Amino acid sequence: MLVAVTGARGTDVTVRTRPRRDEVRARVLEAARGVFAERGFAGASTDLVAAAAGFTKGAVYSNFGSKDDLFLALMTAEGAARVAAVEQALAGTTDLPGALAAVGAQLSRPDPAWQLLYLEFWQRAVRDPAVRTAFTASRRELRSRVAAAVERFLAEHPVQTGWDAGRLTVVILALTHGLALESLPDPGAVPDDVLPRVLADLLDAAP
Amino acid sequence: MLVAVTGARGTDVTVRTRPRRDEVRARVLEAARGVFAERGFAGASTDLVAAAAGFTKGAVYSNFGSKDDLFLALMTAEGAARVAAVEQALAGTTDLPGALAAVGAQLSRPDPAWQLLYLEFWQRAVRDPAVRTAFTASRRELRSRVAAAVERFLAEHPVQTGWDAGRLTVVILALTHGLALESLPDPGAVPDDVLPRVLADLLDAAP
DNA sequence: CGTATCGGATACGCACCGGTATCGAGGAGT
DNA sequence: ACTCCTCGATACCGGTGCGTATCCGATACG
Repeated sequence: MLVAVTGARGTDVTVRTRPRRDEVRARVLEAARGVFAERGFAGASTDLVAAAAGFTKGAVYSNFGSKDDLFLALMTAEGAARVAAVEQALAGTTDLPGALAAVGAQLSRPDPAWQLLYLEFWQRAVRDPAVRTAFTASRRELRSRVAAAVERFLAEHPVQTGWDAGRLTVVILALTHGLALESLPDPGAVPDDVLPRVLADLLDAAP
Repeated sequence: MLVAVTGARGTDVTVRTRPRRDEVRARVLEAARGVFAERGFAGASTDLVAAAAGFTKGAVYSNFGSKDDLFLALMTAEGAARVAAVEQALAGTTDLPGALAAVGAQLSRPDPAWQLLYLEFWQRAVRDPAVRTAFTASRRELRSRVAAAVERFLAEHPVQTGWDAGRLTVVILALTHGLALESLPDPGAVPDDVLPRVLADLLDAAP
């Protein structure tokens, strides 16, 4: 935070004692991610979020209109990140079961904190109509993207299955979440071959 | 709340102006159920719970040591109620798919408020070790009871399936929760033939 | 009928939180 | 170099929440 270096000339490298605005916003969002996940929305204070980001409340209210605003911004950011992650996971696979498993892994594995966060989003979506619209919109986009990819797979590599892309997507999404919910507070409750076996059964079954 | 009737004699029927202690406790628990589901643990106040039960905070703290105590008591009570409900649903069916569907329906359909409550339990279980032990214990009991019933079904009515009772139980539990999570904030996101079709596929598939 | 006890009501202390008004340091433009 | 303006820091306010000390009416008992 100290030391100013006068660049050689022209548009030099200005070392700023004060972080750029975008950077402050990003750091606050990142901190909010952790604090909301750890304490829940009501249990987290803006003071705590600010402190975790290395600022004070003033910085938060300078970048976000309210606590709800901050929450909403965090939710949309996380939603976009999720969509991107899933999209990338899908790009790396060529077979349908692999793709579904990749989606599942991407949605549940990477980060326990994210499960907490997601449920926080979910709860507020159920309780608050304003949050709900944003939540369902992001959720629908995720579903439709995955469904489109599944559709492609089904067209390219015909599998013996009575499932359409939409339903298959819903099942994999729901199952992934459900399994994560079961295993997170009680690791070992879910044998790790469950998900692939269900997928195998779904894709081999006749209509 | 009024009128005292002196019974005929001996151990008579004493009509009390003040509700019995057990009744107060039950009413507070019932009120806590609704308030916690509606507002979340942190968002619910003991004053609000007490008011919803028709009492004041004094009654709550006279029957429960703390807000956490109240929450724990509610969680164990709800857990027991769930186990009982599932057990009863299982008793009414004779075929395996029907049994699994009954369990699923029992866990997801009856009461949206319960989904909120359950996730509240879950979150606190992940965050608080003390809550976690109680939560996982109750959860394991539910799983083992369902698994035992499934085991019975598998023995009595042999089905063509590569699934054992334990895994099948985990799948049905997880899928049920996951589907409820998907559909509650966005009704219509889940076609209602999804659950039975998955079950059909699981029970027809060969190992 | 008198008395001890139980238990919910009331009032309060203390802490915390969301949001705002204000301040002042540091960057940008001239 | 001087000035304006941006934006995070600080101090503060109103409101609320948990937990507790105390009160008092009702109940049980002798």
